[in-house]
Amino acid sequence: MENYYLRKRVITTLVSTGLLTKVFAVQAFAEKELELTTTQFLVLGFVCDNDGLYQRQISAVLLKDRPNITRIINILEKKGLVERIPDKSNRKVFKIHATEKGREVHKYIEPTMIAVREEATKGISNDEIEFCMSILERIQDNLKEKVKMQI
Amino acid sequence: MENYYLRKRVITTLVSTGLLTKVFAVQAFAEKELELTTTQFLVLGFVCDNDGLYQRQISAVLLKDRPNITRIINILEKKGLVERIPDKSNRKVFKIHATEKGREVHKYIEPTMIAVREEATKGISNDEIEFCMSILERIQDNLKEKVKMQI
DNA sequence: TATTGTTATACTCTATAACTATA
DNA sequence: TATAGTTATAGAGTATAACAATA
Repeated sequence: MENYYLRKRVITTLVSTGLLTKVFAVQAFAEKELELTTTQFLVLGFVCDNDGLYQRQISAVLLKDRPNITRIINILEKKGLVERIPDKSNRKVFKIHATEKGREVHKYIEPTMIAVREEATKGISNDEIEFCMSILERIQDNLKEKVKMQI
Repeated sequence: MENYYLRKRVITTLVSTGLLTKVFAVQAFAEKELELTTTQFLVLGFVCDNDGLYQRQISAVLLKDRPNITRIINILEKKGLVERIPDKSNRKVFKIHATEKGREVHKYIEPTMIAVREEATKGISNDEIEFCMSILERIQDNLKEKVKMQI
């Protein structure tokens, strides 16, 4: 049977823990004087791991709408971290490509993010993490199809 | 032994699930033409549940810094949903109080939030929810002391 | 006509510093 | 001097609508 208060608490806890983790990362970034916001780092990291994606794909996975992705890619491009490569087979779209500098900056920042993650999950076993993640993924599955944005 | 990739994935999943849940709530609010942002609703809800708190206390729990809480309370006050009550024993501070209208608006919006939470946790048992929440709380405990803001 | 990306606009949120008033 | 709250400012993110170009 469903438990109203439990579900209220878990969603509240989920949102606040996500926020807390983000704030903690922002402050770790500030301490190290890293020149990217966490959002920009998120996009850069995703592009580094998945070279040549269309903006639309980045948009869908990272849950930023099209104008937002345009803006963030502009910032990263201005900083010389990514490039828009025209797609030969479809002149309407671009493939987003991490530059050498982009990969270096990402590599330079990564240890800070690793420290953030280790701090956040300190004292929690792999099994516990894995179980928690599986529940979070089910929550994502429940919502993913239902969220509409300008993608 | 720690697993680097697992910890990367769980933090990514945590932040993105929190974001997704928030976006879903925002859209549910928009559909119903509710006149509050989710952040404003969060603050209003917290004030309704905990009448007479100082701004500083709201600030600490909701992880918004002082200027931010000032701004949000201003918005809620302008909408007639909360009041600043001067504290008799300390003329420097205010107790934040939900007005009758504030409680009504909160009550009116609550079913939408309940639907959001039910949708998000559909098909997940109470035990699973509880376990997941306990892990999230441990992550919070790991980070809470380390986050500094203008509070 | 539908899709991808851009532009414009307006608002909310965030972060920091500096200020006021009180303790 | 420290604390609670406010003000000012700048920038980042979000949401929507409308537009251009291409498929």
